[in-house]
Amino acid sequence: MTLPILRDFKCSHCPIRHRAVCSHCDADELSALESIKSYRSFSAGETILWRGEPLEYVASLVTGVAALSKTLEDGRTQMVGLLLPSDFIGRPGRDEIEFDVTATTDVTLCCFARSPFEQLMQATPHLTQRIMELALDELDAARDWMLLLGRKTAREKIATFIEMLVRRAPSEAGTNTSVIPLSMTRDQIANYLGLTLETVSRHFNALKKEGVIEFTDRKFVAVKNLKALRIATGDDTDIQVAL
Amino acid sequence: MTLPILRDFKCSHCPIRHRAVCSHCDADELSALESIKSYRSFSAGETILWRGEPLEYVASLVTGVAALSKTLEDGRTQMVGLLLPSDFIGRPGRDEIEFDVTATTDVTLCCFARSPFEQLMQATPHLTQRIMELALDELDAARDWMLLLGRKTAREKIATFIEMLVRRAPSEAGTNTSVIPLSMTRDQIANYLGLTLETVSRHFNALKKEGVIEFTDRKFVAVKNLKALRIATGDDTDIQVAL
DNA sequence: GACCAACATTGATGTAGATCAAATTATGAC
DNA sequence: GTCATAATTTGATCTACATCAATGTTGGTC
Repeated sequence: MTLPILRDFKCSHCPIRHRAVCSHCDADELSALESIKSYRSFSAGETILWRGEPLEYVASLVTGVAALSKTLEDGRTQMVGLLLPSDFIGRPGRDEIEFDVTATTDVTLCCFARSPFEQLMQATPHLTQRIMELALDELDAARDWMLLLGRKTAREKIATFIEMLVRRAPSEAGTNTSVIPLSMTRDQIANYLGLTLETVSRHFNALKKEGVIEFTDRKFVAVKNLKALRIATGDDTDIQVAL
Repeated sequence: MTLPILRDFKCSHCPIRHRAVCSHCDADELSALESIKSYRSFSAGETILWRGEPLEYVASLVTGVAALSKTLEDGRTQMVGLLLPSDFIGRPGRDEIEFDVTATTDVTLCCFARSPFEQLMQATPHLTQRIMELALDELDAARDWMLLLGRKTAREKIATFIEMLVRRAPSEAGTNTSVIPLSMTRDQIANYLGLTLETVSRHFNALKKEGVIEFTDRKFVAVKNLKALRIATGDDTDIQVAL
């Protein structure tokens, strides 16, 4: 009954395995996807989708980083999601989305036209189930972030952010020290964490002074002490292990 | 392709229509649900599900209010969801959940044993699609709440909370003034909004002084000026109308 | 209706992080 | 390389909300 979390559809030309696709689907079903796909590129800063805009595609992020964000009347904004390679964009069955999607770095998408994709979903229930699983994953992530936004201190937010990058970044297992691209400005990080860019800068440097992290460039963090970083997140240790 | 948001499965004995159920399913499929259901009751304050506990049921909330919440190592907690009648509890395809579910008031659940429910999902793709839609709805709600937690002032949080109650409470349409049960203590509201109970109390009374709301009892709000309340939420007016 | 235990209000004070304001350091175009 | 612009750091100050501390209210029980 329980589908494992799979990343095992490797379509031709894409260097990633699309998370949306179900391993239970047979070859014919998967090749149906090949025939409806196309690629689109966006450069850093470009808006991929505006809130309320009609959705013509669902897509998989192939390279780069993109952000989902929401804005208040007076311009305050909050990032509500971060898309890394293999993440799925789009809402089958919805005509529009409730947030903006922006390219944080240069981005390539592998797009599937919505209506054939939805027809394929009708025909292959496993695919629908897979998308449901992805939505539930995202929901769990969103709820973790609600805890962060509502209750964590600035220091805990920063530590959690870096710990998340370590966890999600494609990296060689076993290494205690990892160098990770931030791919975001201090301002964008602040938007993600519900802080200001000054506070982000101050706490980055505090963690650096303590020897927990190090900056090679301003764009890359090296985690020197993963255990200290995890303690600084404020999360239950059990969760840390589980993740 | 797009299924409308439906609330139209009325199973016998339940005074609500279960949101999980799809209107495209035929009578046989729906009666299969009848045969696997059972009822469970919880009194206010009881924990319905602990984080990490194995999930034996999926359920629909029939009466009362329940809360989803997450806790940090040192005890700080954040509510990450509020369940009102007709809301769905459970994660088909998951063995456990990442948060606690607690009865805020006395609660009745209509439970469906997980494994037959999941078998039914396999057999009736529409049901899977419906659950996916619910997950996407919850995801949208979670993201709205992320904006609230990350960027709104205490006043805006309180106004948004009351506005949400107005929107979600079953009420006669057209009335400009509505009396709504809070069903939560100041402390629980504070947990939902990422505030302290004192701040909740102060801003409730500020809005009261301004004539925007009124308290009959401490447990019921009457909205006297819905327009002023909506302005106080800080949201884009477009969204307000759309909701 | 008197008592008790939750719950809520109100006030005084403290503080984390926002805001304002330079100074410093990258980055990229020519 | 040099300049211009954007991003970042650092410092000084301010403020919304938290925290601490009473006091007041409500509702249930006997």
